[in-house]
Amino acid sequence: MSEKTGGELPRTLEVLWGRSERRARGPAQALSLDRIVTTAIAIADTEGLAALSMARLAERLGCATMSLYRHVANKHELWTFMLDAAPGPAPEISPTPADWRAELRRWAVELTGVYRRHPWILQVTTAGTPPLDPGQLAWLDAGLRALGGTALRPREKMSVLLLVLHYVRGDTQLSTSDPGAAPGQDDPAAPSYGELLARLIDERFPALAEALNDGVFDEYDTEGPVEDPASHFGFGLDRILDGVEKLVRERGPHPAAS
Amino acid sequence: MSEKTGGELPRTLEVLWGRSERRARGPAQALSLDRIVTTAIAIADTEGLAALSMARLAERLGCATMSLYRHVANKHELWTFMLDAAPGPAPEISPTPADWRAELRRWAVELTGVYRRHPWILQVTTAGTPPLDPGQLAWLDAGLRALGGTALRPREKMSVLLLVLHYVRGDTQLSTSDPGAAPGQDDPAAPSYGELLARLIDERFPALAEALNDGVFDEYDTEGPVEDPASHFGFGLDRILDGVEKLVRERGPHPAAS
DNA sequence: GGCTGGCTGCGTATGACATACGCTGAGCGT
DNA sequence: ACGCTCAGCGTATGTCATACGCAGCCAGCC
Repeated sequence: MSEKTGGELPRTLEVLWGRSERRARGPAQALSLDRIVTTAIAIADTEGLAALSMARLAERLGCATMSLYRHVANKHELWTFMLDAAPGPAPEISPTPADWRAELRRWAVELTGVYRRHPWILQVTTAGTPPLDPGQLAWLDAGLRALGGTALRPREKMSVLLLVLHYVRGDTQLSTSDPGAAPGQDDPAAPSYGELLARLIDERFPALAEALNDGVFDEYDTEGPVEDPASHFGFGLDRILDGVEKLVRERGPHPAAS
Repeated sequence: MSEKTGGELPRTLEVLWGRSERRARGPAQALSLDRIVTTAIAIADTEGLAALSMARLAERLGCATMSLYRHVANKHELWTFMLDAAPGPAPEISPTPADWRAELRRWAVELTGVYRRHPWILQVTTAGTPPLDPGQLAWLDAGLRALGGTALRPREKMSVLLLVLHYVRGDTQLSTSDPGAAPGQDDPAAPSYGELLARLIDERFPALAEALNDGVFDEYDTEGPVEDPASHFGFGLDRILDGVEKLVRERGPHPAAS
């Protein structure tokens, strides 16, 4: 055994964690994994995940389609590399912050920014697996550190963090989805989601009608700032943090006593 | 104008809301939309969404591929119909329940069942739009009704409901994803997610390591009952409900005074 | 009772896509 | 100078959604 590896580690993970050594035998490579992944992310960001085909990517890179497969085993692996690179560096959070609530909130808001910049992450992750790459794990670790000053059990911290994560993902997914694309039309004069809903709801759905009259979906047309606590996103996040705060208070004040 | 329709309603919605009249001119149809959608759901349930191709669906139905397109405009529309039919009837919730917390919890648990029975819903919805079909809207309405006895504003009720919805979706997605599929191998002896993570995490991610040692991911191997409040799912759900309860209490006791 | 027109089912064709396979030539180590 | 290894790539294959147009059926009407 070489290091701490007990069994055979998949090649994808070897590359992700920087344990792949460069073979110095063949010709210098005109293509690099970095360039491929960066360009793929750029395409997905600007034109959507559906526009990211291997042929399209190769065209952008000025190489032949099959050249990509020297650096990437298949499209799924390309997605894995993209998921590792796209989030960028995780926010810096001290191991035991004084105000866990403010830190966790900041983490959530910054993560929202990641998902807004790269909406395709939500599509790719859905079909996939829990993260095993350093890029995403760094974000998880940062989020856990926000709760470092509390007396929660580690597994409870993780549950709380996943709760926040799911909320951020769900809300971003809803607010970045295209409400008018349902029938498949790209008509700019297409009726908004709220208008369509208002026309369809009848007496069968009284609670929905009430919510609609209160202007629930008006906000999604105007793109308000996420940090605003009065916004839809901020409202839900504060409910979560309230619930967590109750538990943290119950668990006792000082974890530093351990 | 015929009814309450102000503009042109997309054909998909006309069909979904039962406003399409049967043209009685041609031959009797051997295929029906119901049969198509039901079979499509069955394939997606048992073999995954990726296995659901138009050709595969037609084969199951004993018809030619192109025959499907007489009943469904395209695959996206088929997905829309599937999303409408799959959830089934929403739980019955009285308009002003005495115990909103119990009702909302029940709603969440039953919705979890829907997603566990039809995991493909999470993949289909990701790429799509907010729901406009009666099937999904009935569930939303039922969830809103659970909060009918509180003094929250309608838009606040919706925010709370979406918060619960996002949590249910996120948690189900994580627990139904295949942890070992990351490298692309179907090896039954593949290391579990926790094992892989333990081998990869080094001193860079101390908080994650701590959580791992607390056995965070052990539960995902054993498929525990969802209703258990001690489970990961129940824990997060109770945090949410705690936070909502705080707000409900602040808002005053009696909404019936209005 | 025969006609007609719209509608259902379907055969064929097209173009996008991921990717297996094998060739070519470059450069490093010997 | 030689050979091994590896990067780039041309071609081929199989899958997929779906456009297009034909053929038969059947309700309504003359």
